[in-house]
Amino acid sequence: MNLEYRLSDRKRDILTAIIKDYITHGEPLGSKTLAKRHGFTFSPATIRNEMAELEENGLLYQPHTSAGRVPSQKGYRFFVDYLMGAYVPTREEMHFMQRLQQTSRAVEAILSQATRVLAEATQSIAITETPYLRQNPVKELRLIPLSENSMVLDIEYNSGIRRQSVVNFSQSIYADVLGLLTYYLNTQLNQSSSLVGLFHRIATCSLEREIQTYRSIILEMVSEIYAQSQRDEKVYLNGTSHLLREPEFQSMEQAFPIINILEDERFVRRLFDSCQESSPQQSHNVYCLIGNENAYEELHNCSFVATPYFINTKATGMIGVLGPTRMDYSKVIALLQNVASNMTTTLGRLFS
Amino acid sequence: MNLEYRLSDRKRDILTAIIKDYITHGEPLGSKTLAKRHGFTFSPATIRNEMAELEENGLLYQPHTSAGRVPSQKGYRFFVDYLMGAYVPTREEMHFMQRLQQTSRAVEAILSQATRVLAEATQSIAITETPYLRQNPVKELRLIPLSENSMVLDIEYNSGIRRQSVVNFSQSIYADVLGLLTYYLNTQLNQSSSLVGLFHRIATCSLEREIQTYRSIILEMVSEIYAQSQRDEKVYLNGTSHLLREPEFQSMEQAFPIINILEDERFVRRLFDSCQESSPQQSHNVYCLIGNENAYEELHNCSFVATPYFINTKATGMIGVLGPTRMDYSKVIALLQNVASNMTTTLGRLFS
DNA sequence: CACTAGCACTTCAGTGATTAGAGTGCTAAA
DNA sequence: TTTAGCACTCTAATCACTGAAGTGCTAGTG
Repeated sequence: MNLEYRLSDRKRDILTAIIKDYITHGEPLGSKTLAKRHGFTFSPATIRNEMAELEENGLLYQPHTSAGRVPSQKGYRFFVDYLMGAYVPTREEMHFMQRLQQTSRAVEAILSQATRVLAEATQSIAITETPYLRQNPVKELRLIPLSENSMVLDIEYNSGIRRQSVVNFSQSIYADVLGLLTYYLNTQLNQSSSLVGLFHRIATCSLEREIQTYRSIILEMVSEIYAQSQRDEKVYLNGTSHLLREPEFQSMEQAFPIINILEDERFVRRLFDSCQESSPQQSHNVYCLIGNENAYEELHNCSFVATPYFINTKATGMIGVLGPTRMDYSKVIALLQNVASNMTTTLGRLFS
Repeated sequence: MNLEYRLSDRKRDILTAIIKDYITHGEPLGSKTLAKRHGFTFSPATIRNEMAELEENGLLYQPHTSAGRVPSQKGYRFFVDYLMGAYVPTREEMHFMQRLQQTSRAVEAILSQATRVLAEATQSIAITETPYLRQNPVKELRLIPLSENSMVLDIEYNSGIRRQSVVNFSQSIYADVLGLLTYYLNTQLNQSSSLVGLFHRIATCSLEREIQTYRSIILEMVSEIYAQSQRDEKVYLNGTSHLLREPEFQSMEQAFPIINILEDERFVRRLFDSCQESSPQQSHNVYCLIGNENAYEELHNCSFVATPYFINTKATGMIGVLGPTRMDYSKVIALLQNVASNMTTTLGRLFS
């Protein structure tokens, strides 16, 4: 039987009060304080009894006898799933987040700005990953001759993103051959849809007769395409200092592992990946890893909330917030969604 | 009269001993400890007298009466200028730093890898700035038609770096007009040498008659070039966690301002700028800001050592190390120079 | 029967007081 | 000029003590 139905209204009120107070004050809550602060119709003694039962259910715990109660990880999860209400951003917050729409026309600038805005608004760490280009479906690929042994490679993704790079060949090549290759690569792309797919296809399948002569050039080209898209994969991170202001990270022992692990970009990417493996929050596509629901020991008292952003209705990357487990979930989720949808709008306008 | 000539050999020995010991142990040095550790031919009492005089000269100070001596900022400066010897990297360090040469063919990858290697080798924060493209002299600019209202813009810098981007026009344009514009822009570039110069020229000077019709297109193009090069300006930073391991940054009060300020990329760029305003160390082009010689209150107990790296003998950007004032200067400088020269080699090979 | 007032008990965080250790400056002697 | 000796200083660590906040349990009340 689900806990949701087993808890009396009073228990839910008390649990909600404890979690909300703990989120804002960061200190264990005692029965007396709670009673005074919320003007409950029942006495501290009653609260004590209820709290004892909530603790039996695993929703609260005491750091030590004679301390107040603190929400457990399960408590936060219950709160996020059933108790917390929707947060409505204030006028100032809305206004602040609008800034995003005024930025320049470059994808990089938009992602970086979104990350900064989100970090500032939530007073936590914000992280954005660039579109995962290698798996993005490609719309068209163009090879434009530049000199006799170099060309411009122009890739246009379905999402509208477009990247160019110059490829140099070890041998000279005629324009009509480039035309042939362009046609060939585009048909191959249609069947493999993404660069990862194309890469595998070319590397494993045997080439058709008319193309075989150009095998080495094709390989050169494809590996250049692949390298190029890999080079563009990046992660924007902002707001580390906000996390360090929280009382739970005042000691280096707590703060160090986090700063340490966040220095590794590959790790951050994996955080997004692991996030997608969990099931998203019912509330609109938001993934929420509470405490050690994420796989990393170093982040066991952090939570990570993330959501995808889109370019022309195609999911391309994710943006998220990393904060203490004791974060204001409803607020963070609301602001995150707002920034993500702002991004989607701004990016969409860019590629329309 | 310069201090260098006023100090007796014995004083120099004692000062050197104190600074070296302090660098490795991080604790104030007393006369007795010093005598025991270095087997001096004179007694602790003599050391005490000498230390008192060194303190009068402002080279040492006591955190409090009854504590040992600690090098002052002036002390470090004297040490770096006159006392420290050259450091010879160990075989392991050399080997470790060789890794750099095995990286991929992308500038980004090389800079990022160099930063990581340097941070690891020095156990401090390493910072690298990308080439300051807007001020880099341009060798040639090519406009390659793509469709009737878009083109590929290909910029080749003197250093060998080359960047492409697609520019869309609001109106359609003929291939022969592009040819004319290519010619025009390249002659303008010859006279202004860098993109910053070109940008100013175009914006302020009146255009020649034959070109005037295309004024709006030229402006569009130039601002796109400018935006593109600005977009590529970046800073790589690695090794924050190393700094946090040092005893002087164990408390959040010390660590916070540093982490906070390093989050701002513009600040880091300015650090490189301010560094170049100081005069370089006699020893091969290394700039060294000790303690609050840098302009930032937040870094008053850090030092910053930096050196330029080159592509084909042209200075393009800088790489540096940020560590506690109590850093092993000779070692850091040696490793920094080594990594920088490795970069120069690797980058040179890339653009030969 | 559910609730609450009262009380004994627990734990932590902060406050002095005390002490050991490391270092200094000064003086007098070698 | 150098050094041994000594009185003095300051810090950091330890310990005992106290007050605040909180709990669980019991007995009484509507």
